[in-house]
Amino acid sequence: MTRARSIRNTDLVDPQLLRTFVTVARCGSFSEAARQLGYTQSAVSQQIATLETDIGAVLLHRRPVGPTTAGERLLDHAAAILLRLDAARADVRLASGEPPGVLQIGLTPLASPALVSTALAGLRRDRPGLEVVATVTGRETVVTSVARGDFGLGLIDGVAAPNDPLPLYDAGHLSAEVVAEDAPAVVLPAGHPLASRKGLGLDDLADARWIDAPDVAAPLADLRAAADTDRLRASIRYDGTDLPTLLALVAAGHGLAVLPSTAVAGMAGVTAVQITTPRLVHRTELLHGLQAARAAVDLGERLTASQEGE
Amino acid sequence: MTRARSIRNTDLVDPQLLRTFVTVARCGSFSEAARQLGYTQSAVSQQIATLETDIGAVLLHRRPVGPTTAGERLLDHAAAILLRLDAARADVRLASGEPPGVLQIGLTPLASPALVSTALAGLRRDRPGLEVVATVTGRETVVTSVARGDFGLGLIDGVAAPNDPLPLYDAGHLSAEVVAEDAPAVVLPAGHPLASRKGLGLDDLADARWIDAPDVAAPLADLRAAADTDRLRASIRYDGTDLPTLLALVAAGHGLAVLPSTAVAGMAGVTAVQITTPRLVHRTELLHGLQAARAAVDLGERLTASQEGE
DNA sequence: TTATCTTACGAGAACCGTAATGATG
DNA sequence: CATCATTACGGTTCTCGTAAGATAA
Repeated sequence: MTRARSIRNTDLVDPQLLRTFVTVARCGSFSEAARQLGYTQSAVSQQIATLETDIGAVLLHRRPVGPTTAGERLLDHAAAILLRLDAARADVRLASGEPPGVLQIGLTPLASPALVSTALAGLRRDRPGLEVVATVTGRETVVTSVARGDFGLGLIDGVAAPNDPLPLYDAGHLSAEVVAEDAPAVVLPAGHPLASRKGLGLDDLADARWIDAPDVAAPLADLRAAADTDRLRASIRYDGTDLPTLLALVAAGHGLAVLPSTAVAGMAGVTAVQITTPRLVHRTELLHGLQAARAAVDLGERLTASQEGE
Repeated sequence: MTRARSIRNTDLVDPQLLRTFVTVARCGSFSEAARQLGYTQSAVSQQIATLETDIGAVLLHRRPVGPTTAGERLLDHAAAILLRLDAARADVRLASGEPPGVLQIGLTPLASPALVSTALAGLRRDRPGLEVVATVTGRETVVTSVARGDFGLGLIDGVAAPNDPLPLYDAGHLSAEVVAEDAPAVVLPAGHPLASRKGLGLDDLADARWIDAPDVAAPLADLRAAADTDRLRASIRYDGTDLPTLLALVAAGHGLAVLPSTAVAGMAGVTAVQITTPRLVHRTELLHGLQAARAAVDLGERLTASQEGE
């Protein structure tokens, strides 16, 4: 006799299968997923079959390949689980080995640059041995990378109602801390009829054309959530992280964007008008994963301290 | 050739191993864990060894058996991962099959009983087919069970600062909604010197003897967190969920407890005095796991509606 | 010595690749 | 008929149980 119990494999879902499931769903194709994962089409097919019988539901409809309702549900969980599986490994390595000589920081483009550079300079002076590498990307990338442990620290910015936190794409297990807040403003082309106003309500602009630039400006999704409306429609989308490019697009009349007012001061071709209703704030938050706190809290204190000094 | 890549097993941690790791850490013994899991001691030993080499760190020190620093870190993640793995399965089943004929609700003993029973009665009338099973337990059990999908809905209560949420033992992925708030009060024996006061500050009571009854009254840990102090020491601990028993303990002079003032009104042998500083609220929150929302939102709306009608 | 963890080894199951089969547009 | 998913089959690898060995109380 080799097995004491009947079946034991039927109670814990295999993350390997979860990963190929996620990949297939993302690709919309078994063959493509196989290519990306280094498997055979056959292997992927078998894995999905195994997963479906294990869970007891059809997760993908084939031809075209896409998640079923049940599959959609699983995708949410699967992404979080895979993320945390990575986080666990990273966290243990950090707790186990010696503290790393390099601190990776992920930043969104508008995460209070002055504040950050001040804090970094201070950190550099106090701990010359520590190499600090800062990388600028989109918010989602920063969040998941911090959650996964690829970045020891993250600084993200966004627009929200005064007491609401920034949405974190529910990566779980990471804590956020407010380091700076300022007023968000609508950026208009210099000659725009509303450019002379002192303040604007989002309602005034519901029918305007917007540029959705989630990686540089306030994502429209944030605005919709904060303003509790769904009227704001994007005319074009800009996926880069370059502020001058975005401002050029606004100046050229392709649409409006929301940015922290401090970031637009003195830029040519555009005018920033503060948003009066609804009451919103542009906020910069410091993110840390768990054990990273050891090196991180250090910078966290520095940031909040320097903020008070401003 | 059978394998396309060198090694592939080295990047995703096996949850099976995680579970035995958690069990061993909890038991403090390989043999006991083996018994609980239905394995051999040998198998457990091999699994831990595999996990340790996979992650690349010693997770347990032996004789006596206990988690190392790295192991402590892993335990946090492992618990959350295992929970969510269960949640994923439950959520998919729910989304896949027909809506269940029975709604399991988990309650903490002081979760606004009147409110709940009103809402339940309404639910019962409108959907006679739905069987509602309510179970009273401690807060942690409710939270994890809702997270795991064992309960479709949870109602927990606790004490916190007015704008802080109740601590959720970070189970992740579950959303909370405030359904009721009232003022917390200190419960004193009827003849107590302070029983005639109109209001009390927690500072006045720092040196008093407290009963820590986390499953019936406000857990002392909540109070310490909310009051930002660490002076409140427990003289005895009561792990039951029975309110009369707790009140009897208070009446007998074994210590004080904090309860919502409404719950103590008219009870013999004890007096409740409202807490004036720091400003605290006793709050009841409705928890739901993800897809459970389908049946749950229903009750959620009903609860908030009936609250406004009160 | 005794309770407990570790190592050695072998049987059975699991997994993936090759290849053939089936379905769909 | 071409593309893509499924099924069949076989070899390698993995996993766990039995049993013997090591180690601390």
